[in-house]
Amino acid sequence: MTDAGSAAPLTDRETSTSVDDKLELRAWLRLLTCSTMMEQRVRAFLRERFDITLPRFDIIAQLDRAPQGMTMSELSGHLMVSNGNVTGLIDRLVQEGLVSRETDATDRRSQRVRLTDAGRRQFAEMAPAHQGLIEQAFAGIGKAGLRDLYSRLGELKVALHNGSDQG
Amino acid sequence: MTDAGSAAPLTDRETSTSVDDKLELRAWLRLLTCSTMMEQRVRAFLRERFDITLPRFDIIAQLDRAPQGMTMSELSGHLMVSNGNVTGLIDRLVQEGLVSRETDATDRRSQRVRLTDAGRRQFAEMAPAHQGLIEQAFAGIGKAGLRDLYSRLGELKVALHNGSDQG
DNA sequence: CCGATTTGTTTTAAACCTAAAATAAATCGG
DNA sequence: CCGATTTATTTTAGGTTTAAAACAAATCGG
Repeated sequence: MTDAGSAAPLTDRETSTSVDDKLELRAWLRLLTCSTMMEQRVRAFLRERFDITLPRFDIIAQLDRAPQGMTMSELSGHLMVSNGNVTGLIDRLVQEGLVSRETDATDRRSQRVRLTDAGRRQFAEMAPAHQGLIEQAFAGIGKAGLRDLYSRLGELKVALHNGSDQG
Repeated sequence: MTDAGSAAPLTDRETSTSVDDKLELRAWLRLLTCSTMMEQRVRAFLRERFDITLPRFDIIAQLDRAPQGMTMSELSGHLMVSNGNVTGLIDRLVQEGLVSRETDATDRRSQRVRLTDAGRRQFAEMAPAHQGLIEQAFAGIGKAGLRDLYSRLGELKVALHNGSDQG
């Protein structure tokens, strides 16, 4: 992989937009740039420090919040990925002994999935480091800016939910 | 794939955070949720209307802005994906006749890649529809909110660039 | 000029991801 | 009860993506 590091390359999708592009398009590309940059940071961090992939971490983080376990559909809904994707990820996590999987007693179509003790220990170790990384990443914008960004994103999220039936 | 549609499920990563989570973490998950929702919308739109994948569209959109062509590294830098990834995508686009590829005359390591006439026509057809989709998606937040979001994301982007050498 | 390093790209292996089809269990309407 | 539909998940096929290794051309320092 090429460096893309330290010296602030500033060569991203948004940078190659022109002033006559609509603000909506520029905002979307900027959002995508921020999201991608963050994701790459988190991904690299988890690989280097804990030798784990981001999708696996995401599953574990979700399960840690649900001691009673979650179904496959709940997981794919929360993570917003396809159900087939979750099947494969859980397969691997079960193999690694971090997750357990049992058929629901009352509905034999459902799988109830939860963290094993090893999985819970693993998350307990990673969570503070992960949280620290996120805090550090956002440290550059002030507290007020962060609060404002958070609330603007909240509005966008609502807008996206409302307009999902192609307004 | 399960529906996840119309009735605003509101089951995403951020929704399962608790109030005692740091604001930075909640902001990041909210950002990720918005980005993922947008991405899924664009992806579905491009597939249904033009039978093309999002990564292919991204490459074409970049190349359309560079009539003189781009190198593989420039492409991977702008799209923020690995260089190996671009190799595979360009392979397919060349096969489909949308992109041409020639070795740079002065530096035989470099590939200069550009849209064919067919590729340019294809983009001309897709671009307005794509732009319309984005505008529609952001229609829910007002003009002022959009401007504010745009500028906050700008601050975040700068912060992420500055802090990339793990501040 | 020539070895060492850097730069641009491709290859490889493994994982991830989606959309669509298939499977299987539960529910619903007579 | 039984066929039709819905719901939960897995399977399949194809594409995307990464990180690391390999390769090849260009540049750099004597």
